[in-house]
Amino acid sequence: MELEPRFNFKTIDEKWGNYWSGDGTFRAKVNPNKKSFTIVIPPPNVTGILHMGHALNNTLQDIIIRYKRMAGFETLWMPGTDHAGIATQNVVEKQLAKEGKTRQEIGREEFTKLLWSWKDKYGDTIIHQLKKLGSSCDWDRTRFTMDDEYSHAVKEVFVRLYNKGLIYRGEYIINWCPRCHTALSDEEAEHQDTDGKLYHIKYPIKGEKGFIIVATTRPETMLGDTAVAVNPTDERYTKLKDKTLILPLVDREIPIIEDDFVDLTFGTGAVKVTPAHDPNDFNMGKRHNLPFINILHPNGVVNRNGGKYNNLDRFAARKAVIEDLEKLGLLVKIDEHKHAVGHCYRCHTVVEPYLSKQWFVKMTPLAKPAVKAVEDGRIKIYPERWNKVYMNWMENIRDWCISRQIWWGHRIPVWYCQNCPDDKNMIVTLDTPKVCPHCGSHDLKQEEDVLDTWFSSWLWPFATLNWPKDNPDLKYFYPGSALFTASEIIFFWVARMIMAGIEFMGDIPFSEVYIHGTVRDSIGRKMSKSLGNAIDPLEIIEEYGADALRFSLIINSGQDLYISKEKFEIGRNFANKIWNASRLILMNVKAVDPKFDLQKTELDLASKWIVSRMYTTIKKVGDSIEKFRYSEAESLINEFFWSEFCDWYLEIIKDQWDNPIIQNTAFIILENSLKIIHPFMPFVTQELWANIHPENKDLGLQPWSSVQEKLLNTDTEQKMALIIELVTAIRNVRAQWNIKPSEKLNCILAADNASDQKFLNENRAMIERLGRLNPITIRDTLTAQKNTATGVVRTIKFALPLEGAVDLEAEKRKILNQINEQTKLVDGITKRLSNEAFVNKAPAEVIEKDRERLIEINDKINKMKQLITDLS
RNA sequence: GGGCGGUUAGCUCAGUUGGUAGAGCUCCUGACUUACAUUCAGGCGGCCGUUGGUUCGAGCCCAGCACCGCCCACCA
Repeated sequence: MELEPRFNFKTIDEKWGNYWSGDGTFRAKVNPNKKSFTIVIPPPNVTGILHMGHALNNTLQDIIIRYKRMAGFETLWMPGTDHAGIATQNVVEKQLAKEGKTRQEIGREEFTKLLWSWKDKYGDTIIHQLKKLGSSCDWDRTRFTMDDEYSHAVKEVFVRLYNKGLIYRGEYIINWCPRCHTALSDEEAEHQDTDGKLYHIKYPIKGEKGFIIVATTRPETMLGDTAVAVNPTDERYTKLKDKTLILPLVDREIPIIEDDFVDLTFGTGAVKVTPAHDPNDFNMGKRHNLPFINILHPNGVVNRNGGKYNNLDRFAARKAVIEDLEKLGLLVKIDEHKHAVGHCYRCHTVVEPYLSKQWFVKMTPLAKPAVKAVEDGRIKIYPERWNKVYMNWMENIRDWCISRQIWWGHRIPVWYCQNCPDDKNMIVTLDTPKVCPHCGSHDLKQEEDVLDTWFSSWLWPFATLNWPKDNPDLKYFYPGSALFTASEIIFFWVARMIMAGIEFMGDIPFSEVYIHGTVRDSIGRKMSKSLGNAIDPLEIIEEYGADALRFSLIINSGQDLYISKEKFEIGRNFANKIWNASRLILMNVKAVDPKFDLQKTELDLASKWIVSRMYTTIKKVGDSIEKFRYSEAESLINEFFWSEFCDWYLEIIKDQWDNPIIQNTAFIILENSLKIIHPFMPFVTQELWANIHPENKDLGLQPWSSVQEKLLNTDTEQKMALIIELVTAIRNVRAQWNIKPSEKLNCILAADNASDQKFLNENRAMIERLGRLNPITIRDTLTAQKNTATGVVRTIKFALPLEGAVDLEAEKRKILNQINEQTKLVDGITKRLSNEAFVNKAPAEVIEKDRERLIEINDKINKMKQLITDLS
């Protein structure tokens, strides 16, 4: 079939994208004859739209899954999406707001219906986009974290943990998002350093003229103060110990308490205590039996407890409080103060430490075995430095707040009997109970809260395989092999999956974790919609092709990636190169001999060389992929295919296409190249493969090339390197002398020994072709001739007749420069060799190498000096 | 306040047991050599952040410092 002169990625991306997503090529089946290799996709949010981070993450997974599939594993790449509670609810709420409605107005049931219909309509968007990338998932298995089976697993886990005493409910200070109206876990509150203010406020002493000055960053919380704390050792306050203070603005009498927590050196050493709005104050409140006064509505507006500030938003209240204090002369000063402020990870609103009744998971018992799994190497994290991050978090783990006051998510499987007393009314069960087991009442009410989305995500590696049902898939594909994710997700997801896997499956969920970099723009900023610096991967696929997107992302994926549009040209160009090299070969290979065997055929130097290079590359690429060194793998492929195969080998054989050995060799190199490139650039390679092998067209199901050790040949590689060096030197001279490619030059090559002469003779055709030379003359010495320039390449000398237009002076200057440089090298080596310490202590082979080099360079210098004489 | 990572060519980065500093892009020169101008050939360009130490020898190992960037942390 005739190929177009350019790789037309548009039609080909579409053709194979459809093929792969439609026919189940990558269906994973239990196969006792094969080892399994499983990756679970980090499920993107149903609200998600493919961004560069996804593109990178999924390309990395696809490369290894395709590689392993070809390497003979039964591979499962489990796809799916995450219901993303808060994020999705926010999206649908916004939509509702456009119609002027709120979710409260339409009610929970209606709103949930709306959420589902939204999910049904848009939830597949990102799945389609992942297919465009070429992701070879088992699409038939696509899961959603709110599928019935999955929900069952979530409930099962909740009940099990509850029965084990690892889930409890209680009133604590949690991170509250006043915009999303829900509790957040500690991980979901993102702390950002903020330039804030530190307000110093006078609290008058009851019945006296004196006062205590407290410092705070959130003055509005004083409305809920129930004490002022000082350190017991603080002499400044000893005599005030038993006094009472009058809380300004509220006129509440509050005690002065003593607590070790207070830092004498910070502020004034006196701390206002707001037990309902600060975690530390909460603890102090517990210790000292203080009242807990909640001053905020869930939406961050001051409630009735705030007296005259009732109905003011928290920030408006702050302003008002400060103004009023100022009027009263109670505001001492305002200092600039940098501190970390928590923000909601979904809507970036400043979170409020808020006292409320929530559900928690006790984490320490779960963390212990998870720490051990990494400690003893059952789970390896790449790059290794993330180990510490993981360990540090695990060892300081805090209980996990899992309840959310939203409607989109797994409803907590807890019912409250309306007849039983509050401390005995709880029913925790998988199935909706009809009657209260304690009193028989039918008046039961389900817990309103839903679970944190991550409380379902942490089950992903086994819940997607229909756990808790015992089934062959679960047995065969669990535990998984590798996990790919970004560093932000280590705590949210990776660590928790490890804990859940060990707890519920009794085994780690995966043995290798690869943490990849963040995609940034060309000046290092994170790509984000709000900054407007995001590059849309779909746009890149349109403009450069999916293969280009994948290739360019990976080649830059050593650490964080700095991406600009131009970078995708590299990938596009490489895809086009593959296309055209194939085109050349397919045009010239008339007959492929199925019995042709490289091992049994006598090959010319160049062919032996390229075959050896190919197997070396195959070996190295495999090693690199196994070690997650993807960009290295791509560089190896690029070097081999483009530089060695296209630029050298295909040029060398250009006039030998009528030789069947050459045809077959080139064809084999092409086939193997397509195979090793395929995991990286599946589309172009698949299309070409289907051209070559229409009867067996699925390249992704072909076996990975096996390395034929016998065909690895260092001697050949060295010899060819010599030819390359010689030809490069000749080209160099040509370029300097400004000789047109069409013009053939005469060339005299001199070698002072028989074996080198033989070597040159055997390969003269290649040298002549590559150097664009007339038939070369081979002599045993190079006689100095007028009008003859000589250069030196190792032991082989070459000479070219000068043409009239050559700038002799410039040529001489250049050679003199070279002599200069080489002389410096010689000086360096000579100095080292005359250093007694070096000669005595350095290994013999290092010294020997130096000596050889010295001779070699001196030889070169002499030849160049001769050349100067010749040029004169 | 702790921890981690980075600092190598103008830019982005390799440099895997310490033993001649590499690649891609950019730039310059030349070429439409019938697979590819999304190409080919050639070239310019580095006291490897800084100071000290270990060593015959340091981009690589050790210590300090300086910037840059992340992450974690309940000093109001």
